[in-house]
Amino acid sequence: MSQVDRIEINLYEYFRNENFVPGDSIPKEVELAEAMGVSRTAMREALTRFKTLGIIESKKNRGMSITQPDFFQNMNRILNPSLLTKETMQDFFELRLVIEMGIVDLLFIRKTNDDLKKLENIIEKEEAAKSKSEKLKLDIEFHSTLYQISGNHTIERFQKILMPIFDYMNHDLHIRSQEENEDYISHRVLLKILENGTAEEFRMNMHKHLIQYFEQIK
Amino acid sequence: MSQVDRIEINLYEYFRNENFVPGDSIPKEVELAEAMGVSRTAMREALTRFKTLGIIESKKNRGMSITQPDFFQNMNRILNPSLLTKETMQDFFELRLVIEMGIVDLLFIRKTNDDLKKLENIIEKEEAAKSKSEKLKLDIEFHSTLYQISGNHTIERFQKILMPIFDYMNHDLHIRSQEENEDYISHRVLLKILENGTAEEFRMNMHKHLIQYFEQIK
DNA sequence: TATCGATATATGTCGTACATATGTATTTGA
DNA sequence: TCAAATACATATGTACGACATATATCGATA
Repeated sequence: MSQVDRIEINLYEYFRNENFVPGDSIPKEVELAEAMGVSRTAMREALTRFKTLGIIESKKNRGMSITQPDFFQNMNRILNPSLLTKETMQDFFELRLVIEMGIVDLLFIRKTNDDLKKLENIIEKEEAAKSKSEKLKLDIEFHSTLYQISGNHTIERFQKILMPIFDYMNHDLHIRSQEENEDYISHRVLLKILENGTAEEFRMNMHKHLIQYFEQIK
Repeated sequence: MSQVDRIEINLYEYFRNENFVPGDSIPKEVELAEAMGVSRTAMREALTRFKTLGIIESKKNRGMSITQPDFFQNMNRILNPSLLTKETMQDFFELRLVIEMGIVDLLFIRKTNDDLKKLENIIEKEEAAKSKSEKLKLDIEFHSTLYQISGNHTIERFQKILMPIFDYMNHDLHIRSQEENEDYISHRVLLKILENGTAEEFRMNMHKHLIQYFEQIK
């Protein structure tokens, strides 16, 4: 274990014991370094780790302060498809489906009339859309809106970050067109159920709507 | 934008262009620094960021190499309840419910006889358990096993990390005992459905099983 | 030939100096 | 008197040079 590792642990302990909340400012580098009897260099490296994790932030002269860490910001930095194994990619692919099926209860708890109108609006554009790319764009917008309606910002951001992966994996899939698909469930049907149906109905039909993706899972 | 920020971006570009895969070794610090015309100090700080994110790793003399980043490892370092806002905590609380409802399809795709036996085993212990703490432990084990059965390692790890949060929030909840709860769905019922029922049934009953948590959501 | 030891090497740690941005105090001018 | 411009102090950011330390490689010795 290196010096910096020890410093990191000590700092972490220190932050917890002091009961810092986001916004609180912390002692300056030299003070921390002296207090722990280490060089400013080593202390800075430990601090850099915390900065990278989003636990602290520093401004040129104002010193450093505790911040609310943001997982998904980091996730963005590391979710480079070329660096992920195929298995992890597949996992995230499935996770998207899991979330999409799982948020249904939240939708029924939190839906508002405005939300329904918004979906209606998207569907209308979708039905009028000519080009394939435009349809795809509106398809994504529909599902993104569902995440919004869930009212869970964390999940919403999560989905935004997972999107590129889903996109990336889509290239390998042969997606049947609506015409080829006997019992295709359209967005309009989903909206009707969200308006007048139950969560159970919605889940069943969402599953059918996503059936082509589920078929990929073995 | 600071010098180090620029270096980070450049490095990121460089890594991508070189098509590195985990295990590949990268040039040494001084070479990278010279190549970009910056000091070793600044380069090291940028490298520290990547090390923190788990994109590269360094060994004392062997130099540095690309590694498979591990998002959840970082998450562990960050998930300090005292540093999270109440809203984010609530979000994660909900996310757990979302995943639990969403993995049902994976369960039905991937369940094996061994899995069912394992669940049966847990339930038997649970029914024989006397103390409250032991029951709680087995309750957690039951649900953890479901995550295992989902066959999705990413989700499984995700759940393990979210557990402390869920635990933490549980303290604030008044959980009705089974006796107080009219139509409580037991683990045994869930297992029966997993054995002989359908995914839809399972979801409906899982929702009832978790009803007390869903009632917390507004 | 096998084992031990010297050496070279790349990261880790240290100290110092200076750059830069920013908040605060001071001076200047109307 | 007050506002604007200026100077100053301060904390982080960047740079350089030196040494510590772990480890791989090669060479010497028994």
